[in-house]
Amino acid sequence: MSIRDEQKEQRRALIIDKAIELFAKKGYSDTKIGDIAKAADMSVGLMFHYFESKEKLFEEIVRYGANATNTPREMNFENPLDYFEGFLKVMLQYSKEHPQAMYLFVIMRRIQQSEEIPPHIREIAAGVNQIEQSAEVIAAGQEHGYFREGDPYLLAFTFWSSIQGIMERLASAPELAESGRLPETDWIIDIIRGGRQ
Amino acid sequence: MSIRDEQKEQRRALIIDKAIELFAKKGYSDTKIGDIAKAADMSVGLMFHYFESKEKLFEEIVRYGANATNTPREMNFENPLDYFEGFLKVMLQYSKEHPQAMYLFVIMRRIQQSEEIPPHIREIAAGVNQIEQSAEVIAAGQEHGYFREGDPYLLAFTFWSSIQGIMERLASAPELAESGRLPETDWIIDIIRGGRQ
DNA sequence: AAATTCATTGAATTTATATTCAATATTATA
DNA sequence: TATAATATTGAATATAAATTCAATGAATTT
Repeated sequence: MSIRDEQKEQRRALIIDKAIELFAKKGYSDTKIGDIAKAADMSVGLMFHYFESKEKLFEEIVRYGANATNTPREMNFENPLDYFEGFLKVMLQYSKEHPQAMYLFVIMRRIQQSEEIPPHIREIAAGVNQIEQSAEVIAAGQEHGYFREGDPYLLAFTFWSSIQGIMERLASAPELAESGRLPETDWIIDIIRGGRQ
Repeated sequence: MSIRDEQKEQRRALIIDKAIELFAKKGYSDTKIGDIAKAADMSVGLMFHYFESKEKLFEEIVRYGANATNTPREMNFENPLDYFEGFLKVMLQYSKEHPQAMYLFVIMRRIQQSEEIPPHIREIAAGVNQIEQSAEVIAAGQEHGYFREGDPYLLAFTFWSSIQGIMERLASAPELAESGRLPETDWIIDIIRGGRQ
């Protein structure tokens, strides 16, 4: 690959990197193309050399996020709680060292709620519907006493909404995550597990 | 009060009512003055007869919310968990019958995170800092075993962030709340209580 | 090294939205 | 009822942000 092509790749990657952070912190509408340009240290015009539009840039991020966030189809844990615990551990750990993962998570989950996002972008993210999937896992696991009693869908809803709230907060208050002061996974798992019996 | 003055009050109240819902559902920037006008069934121009600007309208809502959300200074519960439980019960109950309270809560909590909100508005909401306050309550209560072990600030942070996540979700998916399918307070309380021992 | 292609910028242009305004209708007061 | 004050609208204007563009500099190819 020529020097130019490498440069181009790097430049695009830089833009995407900065954009992910900004979109996560400020939301789609409040992130101005100029903000991203400034963060990536280039002129606004140049942004449009690399990306056709703000929307296309966002779409690319969502596409990327849809892969990254992808939940494994197969979940063969003896204890299904491990799935949730694993996810939480990774997410919290990453929020410290690789905030990108956290930012992506926030972006991906927000899309599903926001009516402002163009539908075709919403669809890209649609596969990542943790609530539906988790509800099934919970329903199955309840029979073996792994989860507390209660409407599985509501439990999943509560669990994921909580995590979203926490991650959004961490994303916009990075000093907490950076200092390593992070919630314990247990605290959050207890939402669906119920206290240790 | 003259008919006109009453009308004016009602009209303003209607605008505020619709605006609260929209601001909560879509956020400040994504809520266009035209959206509010349509919801309140009036022309855009008329909005400016009642409110000087979008920002002033928002400011009034925040002022109102700062009162409504006001946490009582005095909290004399034998069991400090009751404070959190009470709050949750009310909030969840209200989300069904008086979504306005839920919308306000969402708006108020969002302000503190969003850098787009003009500082002078942020200050109006600054008093409502549940995390700091709750951290103290938790710290004190831990000594009597009411709360689980752990950094009180982080526990408060986790608790309130979770609730925010849940409320944001409920606000944008009102069908859940309306159908009365709501999370149990216990599930959320367990974040700070730890499972029933 | 000349010609070509790509990167970059800053200044137009376009577009979306907030805000103002002149005109008209409605209600209140004399 | 006539006059004044307020409510309302739709059309202008202002503003902010996205997007395009012409010009210039840098790298690549011949």
